[in-house]
Amino acid sequence: MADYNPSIIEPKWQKYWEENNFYRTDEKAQKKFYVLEMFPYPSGRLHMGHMRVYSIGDVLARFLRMRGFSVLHPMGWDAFGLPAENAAIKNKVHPAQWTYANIEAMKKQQKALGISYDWEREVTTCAPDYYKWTQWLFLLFYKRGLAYKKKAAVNWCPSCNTVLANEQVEDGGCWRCGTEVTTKDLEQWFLRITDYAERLLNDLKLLSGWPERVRVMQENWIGRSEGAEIHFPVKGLDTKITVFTTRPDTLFGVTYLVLAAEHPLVETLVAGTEHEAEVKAFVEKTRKLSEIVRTSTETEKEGVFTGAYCINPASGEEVPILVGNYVLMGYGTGAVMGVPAHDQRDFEFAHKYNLPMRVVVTPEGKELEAENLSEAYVDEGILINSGKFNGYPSSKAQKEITAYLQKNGWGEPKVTYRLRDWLISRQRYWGAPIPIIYCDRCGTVPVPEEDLPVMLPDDVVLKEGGQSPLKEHQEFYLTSCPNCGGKAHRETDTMDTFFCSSWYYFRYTDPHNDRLPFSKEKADAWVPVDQYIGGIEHAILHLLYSRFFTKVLHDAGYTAAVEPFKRLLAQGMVNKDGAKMSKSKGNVVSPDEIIEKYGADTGRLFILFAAPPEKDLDWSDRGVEGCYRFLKRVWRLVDHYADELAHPTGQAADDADQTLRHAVHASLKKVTEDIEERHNFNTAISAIMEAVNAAYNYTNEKKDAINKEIMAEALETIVLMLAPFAPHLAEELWQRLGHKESVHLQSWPEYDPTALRVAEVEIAVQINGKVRSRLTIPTDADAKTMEQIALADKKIADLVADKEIIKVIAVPNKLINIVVR
RNA sequence: GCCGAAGUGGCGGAACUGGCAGACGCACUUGACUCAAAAUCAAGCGGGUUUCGACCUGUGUGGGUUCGAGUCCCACCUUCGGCACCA
Repeated sequence: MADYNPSIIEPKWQKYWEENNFYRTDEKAQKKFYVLEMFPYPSGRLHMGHMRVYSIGDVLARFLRMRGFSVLHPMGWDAFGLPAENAAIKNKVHPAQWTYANIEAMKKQQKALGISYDWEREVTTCAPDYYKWTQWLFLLFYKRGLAYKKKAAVNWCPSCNTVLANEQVEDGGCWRCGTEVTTKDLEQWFLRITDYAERLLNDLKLLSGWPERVRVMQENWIGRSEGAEIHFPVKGLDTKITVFTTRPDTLFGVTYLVLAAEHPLVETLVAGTEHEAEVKAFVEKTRKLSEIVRTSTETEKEGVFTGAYCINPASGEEVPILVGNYVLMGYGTGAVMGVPAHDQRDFEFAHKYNLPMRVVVTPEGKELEAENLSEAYVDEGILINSGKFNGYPSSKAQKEITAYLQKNGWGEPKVTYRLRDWLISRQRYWGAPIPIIYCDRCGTVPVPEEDLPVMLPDDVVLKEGGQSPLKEHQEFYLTSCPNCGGKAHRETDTMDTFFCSSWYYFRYTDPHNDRLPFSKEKADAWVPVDQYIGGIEHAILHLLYSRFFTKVLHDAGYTAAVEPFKRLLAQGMVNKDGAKMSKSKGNVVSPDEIIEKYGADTGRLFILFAAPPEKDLDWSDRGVEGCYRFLKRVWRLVDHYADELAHPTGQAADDADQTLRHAVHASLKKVTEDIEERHNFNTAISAIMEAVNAAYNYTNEKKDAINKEIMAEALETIVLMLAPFAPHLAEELWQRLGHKESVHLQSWPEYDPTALRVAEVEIAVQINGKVRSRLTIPTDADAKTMEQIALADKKIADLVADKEIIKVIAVPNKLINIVVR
């Protein structure tokens, strides 16, 4: 046969698999497994990160099929989004055209990689038959009171010309373009994800198949705090200020209150007073600060007195009310109680403005003087100066004070979250239109289900700067009210693309359903996804949103699942020369050039061999060469012996034969476990390499006198083990070994435990924990025997001759340690 | 500051439950084949000492537990990631 030439065999088998519908999902099977890689944004070309995630998913999918599972392994496109719109403006093509051309190009690349997708289930989020259901889901949220419109200070990216959700702001910049985010007051659509905060937090416990770091990140993001809300009546006004605190035990130490600049009461408090001008100026100044400056610990705490006082409900004391730049309207109640002795921020603030300080918690057995404190005492302790609560430890005081407040109507226990509601409106064109109509008479009216989809009009002119053309598209904008038939107009904002991608894994289970987004029966057969694979950058964003969607769909009775992804593999990045691949650094390697030069099988093998999947991987051209060499080595071996093996002779196995069988079955055991249990593909591949090395050693030893049965078994096992990793090469070699049926329709081989049994093992002999000798002894020798053999060894005998043996530890088949004095 | 992960040869990485550190691959060195090179095959390859039999040393640092520690415990250093004026 000819030399290994991937450019011929790879397209050949890809065509064969496609024509014979190899990877169509079998819905009737009993054993089901859903393998899913995060679907890509159709940016134009695949990069190495894509190649990595698809390679991981494909190994699992192919392996599990061989293990007898019916595997759902679909692919689709996260196809709405800003880059299409920007590219369209730049190149004067329609976003749809740009997007669909990219999808075609990337699909071609995925096929060239030999990934085993069921293409009949492909979904594209920008297609009307998909976004119809995205809109339907919005209406479901709306009906359940989970979608609402409100005016709020929101994150605005001046470069993308649109608002962003909190999750989409990284280090004060836009997650997409990095531009510094500013604040705008806008009326926007939100999803009430905060209603699900507690469940999103608690159910992380169910996700034992997720990496801990992702769970911890979500936990931090949700940011649960337990404490109390306390109401402070305002002196001279019939109103009160509510604060949130996690330390109700420090209530008697409150010497002032601080309001956020945006707090609705600020204006009322200062109206018509001598403080009005100063406070208003301060509020103006504070609101102008960017979010980054405002929330930075570096920014100096500033405040201004409002002239108003309120009453500490516990002590009856009057305390001044200030406005401060470090209090955030978006967290808690937008007002905090100032306890300078026990909170570091309050401590600094009180020092700056000469506010009084009172110690109310002391460390056990110690006294604290307010005047002598160099920093706040923030730990828990024993209460003093706290009326009837004196002598209580903090934890007890927290409960008792809260109960006391509650009894008197002055406060109540409260749990607060850092998580904010999800802002889903986007002021751009290339997204799913929000299915809402505004009627002059009826107000906000949801589009009736039968009118879906609200089609995104094609005939638009996109403008430089990115303002949405929908407002000016009369045919789209002007409509009639579904209620009263009167004059009305459509919502012109589109949905955050994360909305579209929060439910796509359900659609794959029933992609052509035209009555519902998916049927419960089909979804329940597959969801939760058994193995989800994707980048860590979605640790919060996509993964949190999808969890939220699944819970809402569950509550509405559309799915039995409470969590969307049972197991999650967060794959590492692909770097080169220690840095992220980027055009500016000139260190980009594309999947195309690898396929062209070495073939897809080599590329897949390298990317799985170079590092465990969850770790970052450094691309190495030399390493790729090594994998290519290995595949050629396998090719030559099979090619050389294939014909000969056709006529077995039935000869008895000798020692060398046994050694080869042992190596092959040991390899098979390890490969099976590494793929199945640990997802350590790098060590699985190294185990296959060991089997190949053993086969070469065998042929060197036996020359032409090989045992044909043993060799045939070895080569077939090697080819079967390679099938998930290098599917084209394995297919070709499988045929070469005389098989008619595809290697990908074979069962995964079972290792033979008897082949792993050997008569003798080498053990280490230690004296006081140091290896002094290695001995070959019968397998499974008991401790007594091991000791006898070890002591009979001349070297060991000499070393222990004049010593006293205190103890002997024998680990069967491993080592023996003789402790001497 | 808080939370989390990780530090092993020249490099990527193995060592799964405490049991022979460095599997497998890359790079390098040597030998075979060749007129020669490449390819291929074979062998060597942590550091140090060596009378060539072996000995000492070694998994970020310092302690500890244990017959035995890369693995467990304590303290620290470094790197990376997340959160951070969140009351």
